Amino acid sequence: MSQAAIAQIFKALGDPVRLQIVQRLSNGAALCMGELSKDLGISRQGARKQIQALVSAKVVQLHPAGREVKVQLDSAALQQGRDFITALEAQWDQRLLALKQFTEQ
Amino acid sequence: MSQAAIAQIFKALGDPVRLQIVQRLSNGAALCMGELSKDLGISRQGARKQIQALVSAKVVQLHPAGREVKVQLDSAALQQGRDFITALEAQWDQRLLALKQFTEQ
DNA sequence: CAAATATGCAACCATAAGGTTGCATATTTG
DNA sequence: CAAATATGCAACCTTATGGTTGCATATTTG
Repeated sequence: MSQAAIAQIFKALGDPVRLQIVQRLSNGAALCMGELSKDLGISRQGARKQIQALVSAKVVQLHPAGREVKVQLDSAALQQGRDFITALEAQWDQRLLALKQFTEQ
Repeated sequence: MSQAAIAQIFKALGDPVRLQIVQRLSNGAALCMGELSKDLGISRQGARKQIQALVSAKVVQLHPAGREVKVQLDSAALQQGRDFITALEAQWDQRLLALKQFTEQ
């Protein structure tokens, strides 16, 4: 996984509106664009742009169905983000441990 | 933890330069601004602005020491980010399970 | 003390982001 | 078929972002 791709995932999650969209998707049943765009405090077209940002970061996938378009969460992106943080934390803990051992000598 | 604060953490991680800074910090010993600003492909002042973004998101803390300023990772922010993703994944898995049970009837 | 070092701050610039409005287009449905 | 519904696309505006340069300031060090 490239650094840039990871950054894109985090960037996609780095906005309150998009975060709410992702949360709704993880919560309930499959939602279409229209449903998803409601109650975000912005226009449908504004919401569309945010959803597109999630698509570009591959956090979400679009599935056309008739005149609707279903929006589906891609949990792989979430996992990649989580894995990256986990790796950082592991390095950090290791560093703290080494520091502790050093000072205890 | 407010939605906005979480979004800010992800936003801070959502840039290749900042991601690299965080990685360096999790890796090695405590670094000062100057060290941290090297080899990022941008000027010192440019790097400074990125570090400031990390400070604002509380991903990193500054500790002045003489004429230097040490930059330290705040692992709490990482954990908050990871926890948020973990919660999303849990909801998602639960939803998938419910769907599976529904189709199996 | 003077020179070197580490940093800070402000102005500036180009581009990206977040949002809007208006209009076009495909698909249902009565 | 006509009306309603769900969506797409483009232009536009304002503000944020990522970066630069130039200069000021504090701390070491010879």
